[in-house]
Amino acid sequence: MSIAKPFARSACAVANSLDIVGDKWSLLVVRDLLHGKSTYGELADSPERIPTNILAERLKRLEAAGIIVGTPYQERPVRYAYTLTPKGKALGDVLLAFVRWGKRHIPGTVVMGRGPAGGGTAAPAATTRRTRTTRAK
Amino acid sequence: MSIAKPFARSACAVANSLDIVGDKWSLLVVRDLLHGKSTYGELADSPERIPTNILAERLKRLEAAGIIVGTPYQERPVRYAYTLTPKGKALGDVLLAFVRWGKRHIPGTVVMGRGPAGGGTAAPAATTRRTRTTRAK
DNA sequence: CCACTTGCTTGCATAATGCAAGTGACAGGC
DNA sequence: GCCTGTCACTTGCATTATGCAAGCAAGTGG
Repeated sequence: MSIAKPFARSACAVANSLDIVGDKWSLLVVRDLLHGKSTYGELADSPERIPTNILAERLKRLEAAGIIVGTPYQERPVRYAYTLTPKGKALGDVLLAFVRWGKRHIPGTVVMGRGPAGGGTAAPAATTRRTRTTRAK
Repeated sequence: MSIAKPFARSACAVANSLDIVGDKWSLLVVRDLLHGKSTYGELADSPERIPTNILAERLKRLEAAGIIVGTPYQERPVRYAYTLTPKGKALGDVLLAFVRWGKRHIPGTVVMGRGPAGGGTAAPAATTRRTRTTRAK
């Protein structure tokens, strides 16, 4: 029973991590989810303006990788609230490392919100969001 | 005093870090340089088998970003030994975060060589220098 | 009913990536 | 000196990913 070769490139933990989140958008989605966002619209409304087709594809990919789960919060037109699994929340440490490196070595960069910036993975909580508030933006 | 330099996407430290090393290969090159590799051939000989054109382009990009420097170690056909700047060495923390996440959440992954200090993960120190006799077809 | 919003899909144009082959400089064999 | 081989890259495309702009279904409010 020779084990198959499930690794695309090598058994290196870094290489396999990069095969999952090694692109320009995935970690930004994780960042936003850590900050308490959950719906497609909230994620699409980030300052980086992720293209909607890429957002949809990344959500599928991240869900297939076990990093997020989509829970329907509404039936008739089925809508999903995306939340991080423990595996996804653990990426907060990677985000934190990027934040520290970026802040130190890329002048002008800041931390958006106060998610993984404090020195530990802050729990977003605050699920008080309603489906769609009538309040304008 | 005018517009210094607008960020590609936002001022977020994570987004700007990803604009520099947010691909599948850059951090693997940094990993290998941290492990003591320095020449083009050593970097190309990694188990992930980075395509040579991508390696050449990443080296240029990383040098332009101030993450590595190429020092000529030979004149006649000028050859460069690539080493990490402090900015590049600081990416070791990001690598370490990826290693910890990958080892915990991607079954079967291991640490290649003695990774960025701090993990305390002993590993097969297979310092394979001169593996060019590899008759891998 | 109609305008408008949300949450995605679809169509292409434009990069980025990956494989293979090619190039220049040198080293060694004959 | 010529041929072969190696190292360090380049160059040519084929494949894939990314990005912009629409489009489209379901639902809400007027």
